[in-house]
Amino acid sequence: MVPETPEKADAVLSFSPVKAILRHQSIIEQIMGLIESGALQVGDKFPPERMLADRWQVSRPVLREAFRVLQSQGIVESRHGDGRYVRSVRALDANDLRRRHLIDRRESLLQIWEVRALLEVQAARLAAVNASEEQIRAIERPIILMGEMAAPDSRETDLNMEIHTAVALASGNDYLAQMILMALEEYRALDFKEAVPIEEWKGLQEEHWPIAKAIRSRSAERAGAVMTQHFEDLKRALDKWSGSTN
Amino acid sequence: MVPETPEKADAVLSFSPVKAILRHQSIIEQIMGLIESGALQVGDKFPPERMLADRWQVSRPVLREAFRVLQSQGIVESRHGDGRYVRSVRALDANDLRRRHLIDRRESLLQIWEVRALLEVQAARLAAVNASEEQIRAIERPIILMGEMAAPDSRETDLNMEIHTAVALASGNDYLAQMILMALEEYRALDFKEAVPIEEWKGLQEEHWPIAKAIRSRSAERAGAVMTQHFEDLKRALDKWSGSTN
DNA sequence: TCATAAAATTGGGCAACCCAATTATCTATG
DNA sequence: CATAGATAATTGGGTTGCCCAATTTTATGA
Repeated sequence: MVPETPEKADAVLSFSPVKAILRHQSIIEQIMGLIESGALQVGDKFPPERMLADRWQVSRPVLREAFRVLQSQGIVESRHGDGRYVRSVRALDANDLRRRHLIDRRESLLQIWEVRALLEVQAARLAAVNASEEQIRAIERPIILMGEMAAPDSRETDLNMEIHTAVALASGNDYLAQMILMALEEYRALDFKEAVPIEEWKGLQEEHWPIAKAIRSRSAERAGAVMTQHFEDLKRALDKWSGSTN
Repeated sequence: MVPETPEKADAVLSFSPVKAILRHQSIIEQIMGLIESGALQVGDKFPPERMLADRWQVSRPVLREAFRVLQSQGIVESRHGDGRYVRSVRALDANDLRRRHLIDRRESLLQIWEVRALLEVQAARLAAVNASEEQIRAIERPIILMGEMAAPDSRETDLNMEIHTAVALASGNDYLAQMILMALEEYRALDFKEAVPIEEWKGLQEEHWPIAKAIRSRSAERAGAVMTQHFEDLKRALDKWSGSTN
């Protein structure tokens, strides 16, 4: 049962990406843990970074990377010459969801699919009505790029995201768009592409053109219909996939 | 005109904190500028960090701090031994939404209404199929409490939230439920109740019973229909509201 | 007593170095 | 010649030691 080569193991078991946890990331989780547990309240001062670096056994640069991220999220504030303080306990909302998916990847994929289908079909309808010329081109651009790509590429995933994002943003409903961005982010985090066979993938990508065309022709009904079709085909592809549930 | 003390100057001019721009922050702005200007497209590879550090005259740690932040926002991806890539052109900042609400409260309310309607109608349908007996009771409980309340009470808002939350959780789709919780949270943050006249409010609350009944009777279709009705009536109430747009 | 100066503390930043993952190149073999 | 395997170059991840700059604390002296 021992595979002859690592590559073969990949193909057969399609095992999880593993990707080693980066130091700064685990520090971020440490700190968030302290905040969520209530050990750190709003306004509290952190110990000096040199002390934390020593206690957590990481270098100062790594610690600073972690604090920068937290700072950019508004959770921590740095005061030069003074110290670092807890500014807000409010977590990143979006990232909260992420952790739950680790249980059953396939189930998560289907759940997110359901939400995406709901939101994005509506976004397509709205985009047909509300999209500006520039927004329409933002939808078409990645579709063109995708078509120009000769061989399958890892960037295909990003382009696919880009298309759906552009449709969401063209809907004119900023809140809807943000929700879709969130769902897309989750979706990508699950490495969905692996769940779709290459043949299916190709066909799915070609379905993007009718969507763009329907939006350009300002037909809300058709835009909704083709987007619905797109998601149904995606569902079919996902259903075929009976890979490991993790 | 020279102030006697620095404090006085502060009080009178209340001048901005100035706070020198941090190196990593200006690097982030550089990169975002390149992306927004289109010089960097999705999928593009960044030059190696050593080269960028040299070109921009900053140390590697500073550059890495900048990339960490961008990474945490999903804008760039780092691949050990390979390089860094543009992953997405837009930031996903949950705090962005909240800021937007400050501009036009009425518009925000309508946008969130649209998303809620989509998600919650589906949740109602799913709940009719998937809800456990316990989950159904969790839906009915706050409805009963609401009916028993003699005078209008500040707790009404909480009970209303609880009802919708219970339906979301009974859907069986955890991700859908999480999204609904998020939308509800936003909704409440906008103090929506003020936007609904008292007479309308009373009628809206009474519509919760048919929803619960449809779910208990396991009729997905009816559950979806009454929830749709509920949201349409809510929309009507919101439309009547011509309060200040702020 | 209180303003002022010196010292200690703390975050911001730099340079040189090493490790680890990936990619590109070279080499030997069938 | 083609290609699998070894080797080198490239690139991000991470550490250490050092210095600077802003702030707070302590000490000093009129």
